[in-house]
Amino acid sequence: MTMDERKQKILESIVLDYVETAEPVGSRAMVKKHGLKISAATVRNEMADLEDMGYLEQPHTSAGRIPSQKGFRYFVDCMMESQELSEQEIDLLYQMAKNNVKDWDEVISGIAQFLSQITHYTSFIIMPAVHTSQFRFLQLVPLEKGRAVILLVTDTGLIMHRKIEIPESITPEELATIAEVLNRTFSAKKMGEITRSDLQTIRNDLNKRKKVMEVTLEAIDSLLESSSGERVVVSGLINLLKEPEFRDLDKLKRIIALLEEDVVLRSIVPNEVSDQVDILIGNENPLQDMKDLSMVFTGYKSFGELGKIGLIGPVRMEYWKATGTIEAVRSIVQEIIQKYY
Amino acid sequence: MTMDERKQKILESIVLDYVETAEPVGSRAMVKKHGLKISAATVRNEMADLEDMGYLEQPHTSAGRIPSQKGFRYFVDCMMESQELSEQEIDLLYQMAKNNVKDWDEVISGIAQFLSQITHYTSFIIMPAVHTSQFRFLQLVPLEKGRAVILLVTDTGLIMHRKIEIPESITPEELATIAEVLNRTFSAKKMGEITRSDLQTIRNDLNKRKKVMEVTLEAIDSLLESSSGERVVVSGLINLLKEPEFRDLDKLKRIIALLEEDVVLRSIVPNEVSDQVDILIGNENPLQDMKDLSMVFTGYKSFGELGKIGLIGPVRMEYWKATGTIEAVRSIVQEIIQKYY
DNA sequence: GTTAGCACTCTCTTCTGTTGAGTGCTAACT
DNA sequence: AGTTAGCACTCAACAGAAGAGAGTGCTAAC
Repeated sequence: MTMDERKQKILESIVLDYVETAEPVGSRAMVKKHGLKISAATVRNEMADLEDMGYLEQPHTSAGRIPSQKGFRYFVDCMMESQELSEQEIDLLYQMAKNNVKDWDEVISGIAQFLSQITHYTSFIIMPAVHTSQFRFLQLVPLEKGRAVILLVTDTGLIMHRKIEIPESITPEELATIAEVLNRTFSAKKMGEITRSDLQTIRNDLNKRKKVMEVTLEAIDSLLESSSGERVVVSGLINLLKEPEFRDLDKLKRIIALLEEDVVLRSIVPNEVSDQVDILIGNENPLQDMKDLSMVFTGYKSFGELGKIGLIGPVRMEYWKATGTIEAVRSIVQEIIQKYY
Repeated sequence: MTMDERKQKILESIVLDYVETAEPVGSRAMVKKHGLKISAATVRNEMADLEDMGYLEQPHTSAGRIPSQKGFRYFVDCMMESQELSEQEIDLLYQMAKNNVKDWDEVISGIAQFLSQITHYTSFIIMPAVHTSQFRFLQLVPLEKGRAVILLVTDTGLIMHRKIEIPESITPEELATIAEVLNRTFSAKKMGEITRSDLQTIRNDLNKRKKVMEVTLEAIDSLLESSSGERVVVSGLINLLKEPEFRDLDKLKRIIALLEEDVVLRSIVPNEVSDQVDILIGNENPLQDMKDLSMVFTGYKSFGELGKIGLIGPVRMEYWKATGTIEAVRSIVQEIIQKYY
């Protein structure tokens, strides 16, 4: 049995119908709706073939057919064309993204919201950790007496700051000296390689300006630690509730629990992501609880690290819309990073 | 008809039972469970009285009684004692909060998670905007050629930074001069009062170092703008799904839509919040869609502004636990702000 | 290879009867 | 006068039965 053009056409019609209605598609209704030139009986025969081949399945004997996950996979791989965003949507995205360039966190959550609003699916963005970037530069800026700010810059351009307390007697010049000593010591070390034992060594070596050193090292320590955290943003959970496949409260509960846990979401998305848009359908997901969900996602580069942007929806998903949207968002995110960070 | 001690005791028993089971409480079952010294018939009479007084209601004629919202209000006001966190819980909170002092955003989301995990309700934290704090200090730190960081400090101690591009020919000394000029100009102005027209004026006045000025003012402009945004964090939405009163998907959808929209949540919580723990029960909420929800919340001071921390759950809520937890969290948040920011 | 006809299957909805928890009322009791 | 036992009544929830409707698979004709 082979996949000829007519079978393809029928499979496509079923996928489109099912994505739209979430109901099994019957032969009769389908012929009518798509104005096919063949009779319902013929369609029934072809459907039986497609079922044998594994592309369709029947919820029960007397129902219509629905695409199997294999059927969706075939559709996605061989027949689907990614649908680009409309100009209006792109305009909206641009406007929104560039109006908020201020705070990276807000850009990201804005984009996540945009994604879920446009597609009506749940969106997620995983912002990468930065622990493998290289230390480049450190500056100590005096504030009022007894206070200073430590400013830490990595070679990927990430800037962090933190307030510290210092003895009141320290002069700005002394601060500068300390900063210089630290800069020479750390210079060109991988952030990830600056361990606490390094910090300990340095603590012991330098007795002069012990207090400032102490506080500064403490701050660096904590900044390094903090930089190792990935951030996860999820938006549009509500869209899941709308899908009829998640009427079952238990199923829904498990899924929302999954998506509320940053850790879980991080582990679900494959570590190696290209800048292609990838699709995971149902069971292709690593987690059993996600067998009714599909993911459409891609990677982006940020401060030399890999971030991930994606959509989560039912298997019965408008993949063509999802891939198009993700693609557009990826390139805009990339552009903003390039330009502003 | 007056509220005597026996009626109180009965009301209390009903509230406790109902909070636990979510089922209407019958006279017979109640007498048995609480080992009351009176008969079911007597309890029935008292219940009828309490219903007349508005503290109880009956879902239908042949069901038990449930506390009305007025009943809950009476319970909360007159009979309830706030239940303090256990030592373990406080330890956990301390440990968690202080391990993450690095990034304020992460502290906050950690605390939100703690809140929802401990109480099994949905928690929210509204971080205040900072646009009315006073400008105190500005510093320009040179990075590599052609780049600098602008460091902005407000008198409430808020520190912000931002990378800018500058002409390569600018020396560190010139940068310092520019910073000084700007510091003198802005000194002691309310951040909120530094309007764009101010910025425009200054732009025109100073022609020297036009380019740096330009870029710096741009950065300040954008930092000021960015500082006006409240941030909202919601955690533990999943806990809502667990409550039997939200089995109804439509109701649930509306509620989750509410809580996913930052704007809505911001508008729900009263603007004037004391450092007392406040409780809004069901209809006392401003929004119709929240008539089945209660909120327990309090305010905290951050950089001179008012933030809000709260819990959202069903009307049938363990208010005693909620108030205790919120109170504990409030004081820890306050402490961390005092100490580290 | 395609189509019409028809018996058959299975879910979904509606209806009906039954069960059981709980009430309100009355009359007796302390 | 307040408290209690007894009893008829109410109403939601559950289970089973019947009917409707959509869809299939198969057979025979085109």
